[in-house]
Order: sequence, then C-alpha cells, then structure tokens
Amino acid sequence: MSDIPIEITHDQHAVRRQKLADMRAGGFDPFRAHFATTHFSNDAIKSQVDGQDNTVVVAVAGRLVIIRDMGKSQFVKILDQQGQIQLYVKKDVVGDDAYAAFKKLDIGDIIGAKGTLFKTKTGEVTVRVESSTLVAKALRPLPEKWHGLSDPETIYRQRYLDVIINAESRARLMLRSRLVSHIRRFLEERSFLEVETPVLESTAGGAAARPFVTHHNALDVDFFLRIATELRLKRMLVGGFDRVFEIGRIFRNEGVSRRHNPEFTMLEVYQAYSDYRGMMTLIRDLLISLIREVVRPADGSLKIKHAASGVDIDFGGEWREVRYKDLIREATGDGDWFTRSKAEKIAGAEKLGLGVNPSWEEFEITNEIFSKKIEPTLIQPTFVTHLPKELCPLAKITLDDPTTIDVFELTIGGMEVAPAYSEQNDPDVQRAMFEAQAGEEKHTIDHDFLLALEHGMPPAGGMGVGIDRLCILLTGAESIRDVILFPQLRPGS
RNA sequence: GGGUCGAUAGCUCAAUGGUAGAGCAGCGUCCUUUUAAGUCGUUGGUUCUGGGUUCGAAUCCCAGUCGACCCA
Repeated sequence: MSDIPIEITHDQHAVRRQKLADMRAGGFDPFRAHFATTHFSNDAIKSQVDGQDNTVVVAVAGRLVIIRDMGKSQFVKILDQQGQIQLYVKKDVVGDDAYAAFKKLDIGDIIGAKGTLFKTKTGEVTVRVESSTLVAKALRPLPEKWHGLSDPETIYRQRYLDVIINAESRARLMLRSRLVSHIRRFLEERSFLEVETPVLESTAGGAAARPFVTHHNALDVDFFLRIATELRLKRMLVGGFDRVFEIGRIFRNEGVSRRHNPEFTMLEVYQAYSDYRGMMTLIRDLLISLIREVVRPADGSLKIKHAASGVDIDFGGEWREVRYKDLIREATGDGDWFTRSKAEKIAGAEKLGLGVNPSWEEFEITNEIFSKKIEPTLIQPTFVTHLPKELCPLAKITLDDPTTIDVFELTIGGMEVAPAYSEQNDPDVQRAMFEAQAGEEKHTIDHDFLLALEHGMPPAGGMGVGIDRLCILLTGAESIRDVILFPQLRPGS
C-alpha cells in the first residue's frame, strides 16, 4: 500500500473510509478475491417455482443500489449485469452479528448473498438471505437514486456511474453490444470472413478525411491511423478472400459533434462477383434482421421512432430508390441543373439560402445542396444512387452516364448510414481517378494498392456501414455520444 | 474556429446586489413483507478558476477552464 495520504473529499467519503479502516482493524478484508454465484439476477427470478417458497437455493452477487431498513429486517436490491434482484435480510434468520454487519453496508457496496427464493406479499421474487458477505467496498457514494445522474460531463467521463444509475443508458449500451454481435453472426451465416487489417498505415487512403499522425520509435517513421479499411480489404479480394468484412475502429482528425466522434466504428463488407445492387439486398436484409431479432419493437412492427423528429421510421415498407441527380433537380426546381454554368449554380444555391465558397468546384456546390437541403429530409430509408463520380473515386462508372458512378448512399433519419459501390477493378481507371483526386498531392496515392489491382481483382460490391450511426437509429438515441461508451472529450477538468 | 447557454452540498435543483436553502444520500433514533418505504432529529459549501466593480457579489463586468446546443 502507498504511503501517500488519502485525500478525503467530503463527509460521506470519510465515513466510508472509516468503515474500511474498522473492518481492516477487525481482520476482515472487504476486497475479496472471489465469490461463487449460482445465478444472475433475472435467471434467479425465473427459477422461482410458483407456490413453492423457500425451496430454490441461489447465490447472487451485485452492487447494493437500494436499502430499505425496517429495524430488525431490511429489504435491499442489488444490481448485476441482468438487472436488479431484491434481498430480504432478517435479524432472526442471519443472527445478531451478521445482521449488525449487514446494517453497516452502504449503498454502492458490492456484496454476495446466499439464500432461498420466495415471493413477497406484493409478488416480487426475493432472496431470503441466509448468509452474505461484502466483496468490494464502495468508498464513494452513488449519485441519487430518483433523479439519477444528469450532468452530461459526468455521464461521459464516469460512464460506470451512468450505467449503474440510469437504466436507459444501460439498456441502450447493451443493445449496441447485441447489435454488433448479431451483425457478425448475420454475415458469417452468409459465408463472409471476418478479417483484421492494420490501424497503422503509411498511406491513409480509402476515404477523403484528415488522418491522425503518430510515430513509430524503433522504425523512426510516422504512421497514419487508418481513415478506412477499404484498400486493405480489397487486397484480400485480390487474394481470393471472396467475401470479407471488418468491424473496425476508424480515426478521422475532424470536428466533434452529435454525429461525429474522432474515432468511430465502421463495418466494411466486400462481396466478389456482386455489385452495388447486391449490397442493397444485403443491407436491407441486415437491418430488417437486426430490428426483428435484436431490437424487437414492442408492437411487433419494423418501425422505430426517430428521436430527433419524433417520426416513425418504417423499415418494413418499400425502400425508396432515387438518383442523386433527380433529387437535385427536384430540390432546385431546375430540370437542366447539370448543364448550368458555375455562375448559375452559385446563384441557384444562394437562392436556396446556402453560402457558397467561390473556390468550390461545381460538384461541390451541387453537393452542398444535397447535404444541406436534401439529406436532412430523407427520414425514411432511402437509397440515393448514381452519385457524381468526383464524390467517390473507387467505384465503377455508370454505363449510361459517364458522369456518375454505380453507388448508393443509404440515408435514414437524415443521416448517411451506408455507402456502397460497384467496386472499381480496372487498375488504369483507378490510377487515373486517384491522380485526378490527389491533384498536387501525388504522394497520397497508394501505389501498392494499384499494384494489387494489376494482379486482378474480381468484380465486387462493397459497402461501409457506420455502426455508431446505425446504433443511434436503432436505439432511438439523439447523439453519437449516447451509443459510445467513452466519447471523446477534452482532457479532464 | 465562431455564436448562444450553463457550472451552487456526494447527486438533483432553488436563492431581487444584502445571513447560500430544499429533496435524496449521509449521521443519530423508532420500525421484522418494503416498492422513490415510513417516522423524529441532524451534519455537510473554495457558489468552476483568476481578476475587477461595489459599503457589500452565487448574482454585475473581464479573462480563462470544462460541458451542452447551433453554425463553419
């Protein structure tokens, strides 16, 4: 143990510290190494047989969250991974000494208890405690039980308190775990292989984003944290891994907002011999499967309420499919938008109330209209197809319109959730598109990837799915911070 | 990066420029089937930090820190 004096920050901390000191002085270690449980809380509750009180023996453990002291008996509740279970501790059952020790427990302490199940007169399955022990002492008090914890900063920095106190947070974050787990099972059932590719890259490619830079000491070189897994996964298509996916952390050195965290989780999936239309079927089947089997809306429908607008998003109907250019023509009211001059496009954008940077290319002006005026209105699941080729240099050119590419962006709840491409596999076209995009910054071109393409990549459909955004939608959250355990904040105050 | 709002007891929140309060939690009492348990009593404050104005600042002004929302 350290010799550094412990800073006592308030009276409740002091009281609990004193209890700890008393226990240690009495030869009891309140930080135990082990407690043998037989059940989690809900499993224990389910194992109660109606009309047969005090026959089923259980050992449960968890954090004390409620104490109702009635003098010579107490009702308390403990919280474990499955939820809460009530314990009933009677002085004449456990004996005077054990009861006195139990009364010294504080809310927040972690205890183990053995006993039999019975139903109280209000019908709650409860453990009649025969023995119990403190297994970890809480030296600091929990936030308040009724109003919960509402300070967003504490919620994010001390997430462990949030998930103890706020049941909705617990449920939402657990749902995220089950969604990700189901995505893996869904893809594996369809013969996709999960692979892992490097986070540290010497060229950060596969997306347009500013990367984080870090340094490898032994090699004395800088590396970028990946901004996409795309170029690595396509190399595996070249290698004959025909159906691959990665659920991986992506890092983009950009702003933080309700929809952006500097590190986030992306699913990328590639299927050889398929195309962007194959990806449409895949994502639709995946989302419906997630809702039906994991989210399970109470009314049995495939509808989920959109937190920001209050509108029900219906995943069960036909999903709208519409070309990017048609959406632009509709929003601008100009059927000839794409043959207009740059000056006319600027005027058109300004007429819609948008600020236009004069240095923008024409496609950037048009895309400003899309992202500001169109995307936020696409609440129901919508496949926006055939985007301008400047927006994604890694996809196949559309046969009947050389200015667009064979892609869709699935937009739900006003957010881009999943872009998918018919992947470019012509190394010469790919090189030309890279060079056009890189402009002066030729060093950003991934030549090793182009080398791989020259060995031959099968035609393929590929898709990226923002897992955090998907979880926002499927859990009814309002912010990406509500579906990330520890969202990025400025270093502590 | 810019704008708006916010930070008061462990938690949730009050408080005309004039003695910083409440509920929960804590501490002490009564209570052997409670459900935000109840009952009686009670402790607890660097009002985010640093300056300034004022006889007097949680409150007004300036700067900073952290957070939320909106914008880029």
